[in-house]
Amino acid sequence: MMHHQFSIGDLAREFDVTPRTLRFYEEKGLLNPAREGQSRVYGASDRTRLRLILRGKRLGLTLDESASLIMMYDPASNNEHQLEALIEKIRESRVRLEEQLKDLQRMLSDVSEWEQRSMHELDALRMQKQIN
Amino acid sequence: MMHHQFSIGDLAREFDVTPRTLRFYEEKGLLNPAREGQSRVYGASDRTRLRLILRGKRLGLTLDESASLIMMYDPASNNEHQLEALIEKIRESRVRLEEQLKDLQRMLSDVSEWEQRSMHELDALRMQKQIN
DNA sequence: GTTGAGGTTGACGTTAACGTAAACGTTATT
DNA sequence: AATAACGTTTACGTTAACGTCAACCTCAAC
Repeated sequence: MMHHQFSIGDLAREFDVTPRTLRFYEEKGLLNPAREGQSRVYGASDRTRLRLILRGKRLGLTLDESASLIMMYDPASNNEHQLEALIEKIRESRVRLEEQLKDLQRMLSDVSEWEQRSMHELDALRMQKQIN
Repeated sequence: MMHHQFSIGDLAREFDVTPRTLRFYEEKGLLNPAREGQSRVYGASDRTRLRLILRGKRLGLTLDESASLIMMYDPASNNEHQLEALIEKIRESRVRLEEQLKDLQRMLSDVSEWEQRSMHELDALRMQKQIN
């Protein structure tokens, strides 16, 4: 049962952000750690949320976008209508992510192409040197 | 030979940005259209650059990051050493993009999992209704 | 008891990426 | 000649996502 509690500094070090960042995420409602006296105490779920947030950031999501993704991860939907709405939202996110996947693959193939071309140019340049 | 010239409004409409955005990109050195009198005249290469910039944005790159990617697309490297440096930079970009690809795939699989789970919950809820 | 390493709450500063508005010039249409 | 539709520069405003203080608490270590 140990190691499921983290101070703000612990989490900050682990994910390479500052404590300020974690407090800021809390202000925005993305995290809500418990309190032990004055101090914040983060649990496993906060840690998971944080990982999701930061992954979202690396993918170019805003914090608000990450927030709604997290709502999906954290169901709490009780009635049928809410659940249907949730599924619809999840689908929209999936569609967007798939679009982004295509963008990313295009960019990767472009970059690989540039790499190839540059390497060929380099070869040609070295050939020239051999000749002269 | 037609249609290789665009006004600022043309490009703005095509890519769904404002003229202000294009002027701003020019300030930052990401575009440099020709001039016809006072007015900017964009060519095919500007258009390609813009597409790269916006794709970069969707992937969460900053404009400066897009700028260096664009330098790679637009070689102009003459000597051997510069070319080697360019190739190295391209490789770094590729590595970063591959990291991002993994992030994206993880997130997509998470989201799909949430979708499945929610749909199962919905099924269960409807079963309940049948029984009652 | 004071020093240091952690934590806390304000509150103001900063950067990127534009938005917005003012004041103005061209060209074509009415 | 006046209005609209497009362009220009200059300059200040805005938002997100923190950074950076200041002023304070607290608890173990020296």
